[in-house]
Amino acid sequence: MSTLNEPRWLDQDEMAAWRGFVVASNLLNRRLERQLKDDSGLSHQQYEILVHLSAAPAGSLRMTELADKLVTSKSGLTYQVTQLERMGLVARRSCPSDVRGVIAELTDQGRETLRQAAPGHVALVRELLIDVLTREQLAVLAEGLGQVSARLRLDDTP
Amino acid sequence: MSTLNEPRWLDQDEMAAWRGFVVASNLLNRRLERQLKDDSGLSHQQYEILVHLSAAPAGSLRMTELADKLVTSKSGLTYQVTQLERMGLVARRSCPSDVRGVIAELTDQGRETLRQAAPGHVALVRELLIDVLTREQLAVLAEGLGQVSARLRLDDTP
DNA sequence: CTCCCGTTGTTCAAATTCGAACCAAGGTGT
DNA sequence: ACACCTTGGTTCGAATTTGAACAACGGGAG
Repeated sequence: MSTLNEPRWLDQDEMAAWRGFVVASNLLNRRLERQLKDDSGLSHQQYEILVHLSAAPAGSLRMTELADKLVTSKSGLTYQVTQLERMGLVARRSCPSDVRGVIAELTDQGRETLRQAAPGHVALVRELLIDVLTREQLAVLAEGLGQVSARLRLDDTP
Repeated sequence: MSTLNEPRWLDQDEMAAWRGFVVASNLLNRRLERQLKDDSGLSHQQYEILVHLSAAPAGSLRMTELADKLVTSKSGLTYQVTQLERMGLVARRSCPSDVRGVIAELTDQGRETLRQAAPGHVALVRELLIDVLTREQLAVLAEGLGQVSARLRLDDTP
């Protein structure tokens, strides 16, 4: 055995998985970004904000909750919500239970824009990711990446 | 059948896979970015440039080849190579066979910086992704995402 | 009731990213 | 040799992202 603690490098399979993840992630983001911008004038980030708001009980969420779901920085969210506000897709309301709180709320126009943007986006996700994989691969992917996400959520909070 | 072509939305499993991918990707990038910056003063992108150069035959690659491997824009690469050049980790040489060509070459200092940065980075990738998954999950991930990447490489070129 | 500390959201400067425009050079067909 | 389309890299301006600093509030220990 070595006296110096040589790191455990990635073997061929591990490297393939890691590279695959990085490359697929970059390529996918690129394509989706392009499609959404061309098709609806939205960035992927903006689209996801609309999605999360739309899925929320009253079409509205606290800024912090939204930032958590999006996995982005607070300042980044502030910026994007301001952009969406200018576009008339989202409105800011103050939170009743907490004076400091700000609630982002989907406007009618925001809902309509999302309704129009969603089909094209989903179709592309399907074409580039979902339909490329078998049912089994999808299941394993969901399971595995769920674990990874959970793991990451934990020691990120502190 | 419906006369209007209603899009095929994602079912629960498909959505889980897709969300898992997006969330894991964002969280992972965030953590790696932080670790690399704190530990070695490099961005993930800069680190990857060093890695790809280091893996190349003579520690050098044409700009375009490098951009392909990194999955980034040409202008983005120009910027980052300039940064690395300022740090003394990469040098630009002109290409013998093509006057227009520019070759990015790893310097000794660049090699040393990479040698020092790699263990911590690999350890984190292992901790957050590789070691969280089973051997089977890793294999499926590599296989599946390889297919996805291949699919994306194809209709992206035109 | 206060004193403190954690939270919430914004602002700020700096770094990065992208696409479009651009210049210069390669390669091809005639 | 010549016109012409593609390639390779850089430059430019606009948009985005981030972490740190900040101000104001919430909430519990004493």
